[in-house]
Amino acid sequence: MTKKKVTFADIAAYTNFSKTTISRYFNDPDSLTLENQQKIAQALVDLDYKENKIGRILASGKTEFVGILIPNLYMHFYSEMLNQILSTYETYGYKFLVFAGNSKADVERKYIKELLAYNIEGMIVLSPTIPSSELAACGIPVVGIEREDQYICSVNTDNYLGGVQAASLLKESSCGILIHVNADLPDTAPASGRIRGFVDTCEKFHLPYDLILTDLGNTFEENRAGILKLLETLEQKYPNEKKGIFMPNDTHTNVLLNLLFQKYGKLPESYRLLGFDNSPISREAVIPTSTVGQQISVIAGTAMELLSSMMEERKKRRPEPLKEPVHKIIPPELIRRQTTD
Amino acid sequence: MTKKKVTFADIAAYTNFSKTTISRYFNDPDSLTLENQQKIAQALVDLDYKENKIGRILASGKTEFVGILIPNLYMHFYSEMLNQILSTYETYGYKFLVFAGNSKADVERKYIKELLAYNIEGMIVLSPTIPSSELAACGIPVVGIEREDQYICSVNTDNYLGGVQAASLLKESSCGILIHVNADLPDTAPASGRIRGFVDTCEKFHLPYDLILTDLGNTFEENRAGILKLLETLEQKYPNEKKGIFMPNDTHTNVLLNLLFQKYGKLPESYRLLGFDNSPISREAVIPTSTVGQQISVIAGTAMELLSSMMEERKKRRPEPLKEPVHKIIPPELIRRQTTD
DNA sequence: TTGTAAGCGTTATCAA
DNA sequence: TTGATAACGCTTACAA
Repeated sequence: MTKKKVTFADIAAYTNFSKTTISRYFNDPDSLTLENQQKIAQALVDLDYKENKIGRILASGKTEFVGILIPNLYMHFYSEMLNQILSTYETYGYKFLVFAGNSKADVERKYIKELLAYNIEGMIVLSPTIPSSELAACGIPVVGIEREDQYICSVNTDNYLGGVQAASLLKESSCGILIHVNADLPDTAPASGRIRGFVDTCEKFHLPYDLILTDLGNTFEENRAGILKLLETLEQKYPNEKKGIFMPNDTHTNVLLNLLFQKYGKLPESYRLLGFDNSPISREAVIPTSTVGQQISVIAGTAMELLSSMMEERKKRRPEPLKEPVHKIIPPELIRRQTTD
Repeated sequence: MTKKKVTFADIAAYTNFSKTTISRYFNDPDSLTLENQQKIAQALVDLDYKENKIGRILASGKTEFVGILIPNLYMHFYSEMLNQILSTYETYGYKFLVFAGNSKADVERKYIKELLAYNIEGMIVLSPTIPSSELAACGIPVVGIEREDQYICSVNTDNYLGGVQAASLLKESSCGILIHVNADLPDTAPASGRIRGFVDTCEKFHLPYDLILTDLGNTFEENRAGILKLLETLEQKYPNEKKGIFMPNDTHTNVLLNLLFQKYGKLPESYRLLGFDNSPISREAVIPTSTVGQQISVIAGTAMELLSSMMEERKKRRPEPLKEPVHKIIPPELIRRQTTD
């Protein structure tokens, strides 16, 4: 039934080599004669040997584990990011231990402790909960994505440029008033750069603008209610202007678009809409919506490249860790569809 | 800099206990005197001990790892399922090693091999690629979700009931012709039950129906083109009937809805639509769409409950493995929104 | 209640 | 090119 597992000792006995030689067969085969390589290869088949990495980890200290801390998977940005991170296995060979954080600091601390207990070699953190100072103190390489990153390496979208692109496109669409809706983000949040880029561009070109920093709620229903109220406000405030609205993300943009459709049966000429993320909803909306797209696969690839280089450096005899955290910036991609000109 | 890690040996030396006693402090603290527990607790703080589970795994053989093989994360069903599976960590304590399969059999076999090399205790497989006979031969508990499951335990939505519910709702909406669009699924795919449930119900009530088994393509553009063609066909074939269309999923339902909106500016009375999954797009569509919802969190919870019981059974001195694979069925939830009466 | 000693399956260090 | 032996950090009999 539960036949014992075959180990190096069994192979050694079977082939009359030592365990060391068997180990070498796996780690540096060319140091064996071709003949002996074949002998061992045959023994592996005969005995049906199955690799066991736990012993190797214990002896070598290399787990090839990377921990991932992600807020949730129901937001497309996160699930697609995880998708892209996981797919780097083909390139780097690191395995991923994934925790979907629930945004409570003490729970996430417990997750991190658990990850460290498994000797993960590095960590990718998308969750904003734990301050980067604390993450940096874990003693392993950490890369943050779209979160506060003062004391850790990070990869972020060039949010400032995103704001610039948004304002520029709405300007091109000859809107009379440019409106940016967003949450009132702290300056440390990368996404706050969008607000600055948008405002700076409006001021540079002397475009009338309105910055609406408000919390649109956490559930779909709250979002809808908040955006409906927002729409009413805008109609009152700017009855005759062509309104160019840069929403905080594609989901919110879609809600607004649907409200306009319900009211007018179409997107009126007096409204131009622009979202953020290039998530599927922007394509699947009743009218495909323009959006400032995050290059998720580039971000994920860059994050793993950065993390991998740090992890490899650490394995060297005389590692030279980075003096300062590295922050990589990935440009967004402006995607023009049917809600702008 | 890289100060050596503190081990049981260090704590033992520091406290003048043996390593065994330290081990016992963690695994069976009550077997120590309260005084000695406190001594050790203090030493842990003094030395800043960090748990290392690799040694424990090697010695005990228990990794508390569960492997997950999932086709992708861009489909909401999968990402939400992963989300729900990950969240069972709080209940069962198992850690998850996740591979997003790319649907190539040899690549997925490599993933499985890698997972087994880490001594995972069990596996949850959502990917349809590897036949269940092969999965069953891995020698560890396996639970499949919405895939062929002849030789492994599984948890699936009651697809047959879903088909029944769909036909019944379209009947209630007094449609003249009931149409079900789906891929031409093999009988072994759980989703094929929907087709049978739909057809059986139509025949039971002598409702005119049309079963359209066709491949709508793999990209959004292909989907759109396929559904546009489908729509033209239906308009020709049933110009005067009220058409009740049960689509294979919410994404496709949304595409159809948008095409109708573009043509008629609204959902005409002569069309009733019904999707499958209850994914976010069904709520976020220009008109919230009715759908047969899968209870993802229930499925995930049931799968882990089943897997956990099998894994625990295996750790017993005299394990009694299941004689036959267990197949759990989770009822779908009919969600009536604005695209049906 | 505590300790001794032998593993668990590899890799690393020497030595041959 | 190969082997003997000692780690790696913990658990688990068995003894005391």
